Amino acid sequence: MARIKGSVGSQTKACILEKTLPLIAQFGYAAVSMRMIADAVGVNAGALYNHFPSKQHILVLMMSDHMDGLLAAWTDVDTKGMTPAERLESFVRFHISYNITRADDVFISFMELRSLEPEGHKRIEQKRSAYEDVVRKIIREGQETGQFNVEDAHVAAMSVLGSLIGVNTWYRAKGRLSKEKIEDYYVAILLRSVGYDAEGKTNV
Amino acid sequence: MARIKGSVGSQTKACILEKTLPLIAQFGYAAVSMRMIADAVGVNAGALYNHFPSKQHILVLMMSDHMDGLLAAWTDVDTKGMTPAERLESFVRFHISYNITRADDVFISFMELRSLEPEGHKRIEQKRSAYEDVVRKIIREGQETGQFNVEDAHVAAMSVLGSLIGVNTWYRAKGRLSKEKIEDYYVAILLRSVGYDAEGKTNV
DNA sequence: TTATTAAAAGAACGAACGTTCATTTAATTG
DNA sequence: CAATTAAATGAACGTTCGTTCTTTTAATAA
Repeated sequence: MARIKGSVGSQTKACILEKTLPLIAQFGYAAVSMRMIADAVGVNAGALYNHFPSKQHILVLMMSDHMDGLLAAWTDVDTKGMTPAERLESFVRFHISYNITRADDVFISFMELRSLEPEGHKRIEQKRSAYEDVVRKIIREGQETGQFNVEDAHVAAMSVLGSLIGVNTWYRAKGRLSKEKIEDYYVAILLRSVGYDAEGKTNV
Repeated sequence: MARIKGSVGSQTKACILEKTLPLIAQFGYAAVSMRMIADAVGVNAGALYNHFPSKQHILVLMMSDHMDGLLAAWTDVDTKGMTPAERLESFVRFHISYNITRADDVFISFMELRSLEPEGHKRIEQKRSAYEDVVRKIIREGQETGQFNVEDAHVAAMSVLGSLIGVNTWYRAKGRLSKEKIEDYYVAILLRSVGYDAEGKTNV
């Protein structure tokens, strides 16, 4: 056979990314073959090369799209005029909300860095670092205003991020806790962790 | 050729585990071939099967050994008579100390769960869960004695563990911070995160 | 309406995969 | 010291890998 009726290139390309995502999340990049991807898309393996020059390009675009989406979504959150504590609360809620519905993307962006060839790795690492900067900056602000009481802003930021990233490893949509409760708990835990006193006893 | 002079089975088996560890940590289980392992050991690929019935068995034993070592090492830490806060501090220092020198094991135990076939997966998952229990129990104790002030012990435990596991992703032996400083900072951050008041203003 | 381009199929490429096997030799046992 | 076992080699097994190529057909442009 040949080109099937109704097929549109841009749609197939999007479909490849969409179907590849859960496969790599489950089995890992190296363990997912182009034939597995092709089967999931409903296409022959060779046809994938009409849309991507290589398997590696699929991974890079997938991870790049995710990080771009993540950063753009955070940029859309309006935190103007907020105190560092309010801003950190916004960030915690944002991160959990955004990532909890994109477990596969998050997992891959974390796990498959090592599967990236040098140029792709550099590109993704920059975006990742930009995201870490968000938290570092919030904590530094809190340090400067005295609202937070923290030994080291970098360590505190990595602790906050580690804690948040971990949510995806145990969250289940039908679990004991709703997304809202989890957000509330993490806001409380992480604000405490940076030495913010919610009752305003010691800090303004 | 054939058996080389001086070769001892148990030594080769240990060597296989040792050399495979960094390979899987770097490239992932699926991306590491038996020939790569054999090369690292300095042996022919076929010879690996004198010591392991399959590639999968190498992974399972590696992860199993690591988790057993981790649990046994924690068991050796004496926390008798400690308050929950002291016990959590012990745990934080233990976890960082133990894992920071075993970055590859930790990474693999976290990342390659998905590469395990069902029976192996179950075995490792149990050990992993036992480790999580350690933190949950400490936090529950702190809740009961009132030394900690936490909304949900399970969420708090996962937050603590996520935060700690993250250390391995950014710690560098020659980095800005010594292991001791990092331990100190994490103790402070994580005790605060569970609502422990170090100055004893509100809690005993 | 014809020519061109885009998107698919499906066969084929050499390379690499996990594993098996016959064989050889060192170490161990009786 | 002879027999057995353990530990290695290196070739080979059938599969599957990422990728390429030719061919076919649908969509689009001239």
